[in-house]
Amino acid sequence: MKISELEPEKLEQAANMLKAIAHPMRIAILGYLDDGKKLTVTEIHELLNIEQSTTSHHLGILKDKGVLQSKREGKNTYYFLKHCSLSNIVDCISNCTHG
Amino acid sequence: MKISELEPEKLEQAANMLKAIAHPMRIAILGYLDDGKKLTVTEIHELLNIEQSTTSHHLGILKDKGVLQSKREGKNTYYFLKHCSLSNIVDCISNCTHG
DNA sequence: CGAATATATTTATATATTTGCATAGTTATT
DNA sequence: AATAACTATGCAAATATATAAATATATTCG
Repeated sequence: MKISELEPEKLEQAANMLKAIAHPMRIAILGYLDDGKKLTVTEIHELLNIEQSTTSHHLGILKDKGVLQSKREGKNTYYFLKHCSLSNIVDCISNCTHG
Repeated sequence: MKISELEPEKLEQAANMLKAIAHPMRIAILGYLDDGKKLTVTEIHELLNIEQSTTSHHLGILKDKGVLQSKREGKNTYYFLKHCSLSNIVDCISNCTHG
């Protein structure tokens, strides 16, 4: 019962991170960002076939909630996982999904 | 990149499971239900100090999305994890949380 | 500087979630 | 059958989230 030191702030932050992840497109984004991979906004928007602004929006949410980090290099902004272990969440949920 | 066979249905279901978990009270509930523990609605509503009906709502959401299972025994309904590995998600998110 | 490329923000509308209260359904006991 | 204990459901108001379109900001290069 690790998290259940039940400090409300920690629960709140954990919920916010999970809420950030809990979206089909954002799960797909995390799927592409395993193994320390770094991708640009354009690469992601082309991979997912969604609008650039929508992609940026999703990435912004993931970054804001501490799931992703970004690093600008010239015109591009590369996004990548803040904690590698976050891939486990996608793996785990994927295993628990019967599809 | 396990989940990114990117079948939309699977992404959708994964998102729904995560969305179910992504709430402070529901994370706390999962925190109490590690190690195959089974708790009743009343036990949970007393542990969390929230309304009985609110508790039942949260449990219903978790059950509906495939995170929990329930089993009635007399007057009580016991709730417990459907897949033990789901505790990993709470552990993981808890580790990634600086608090 | 001006044009082109890449990314971010804003805005508005539609949709979904949370919560408590009241109520109703279930089961055990007397 | 009546009561008590436990759980579930329907409703409504407040709040939060999603989506797309338009616009704005940054960076590079000629």
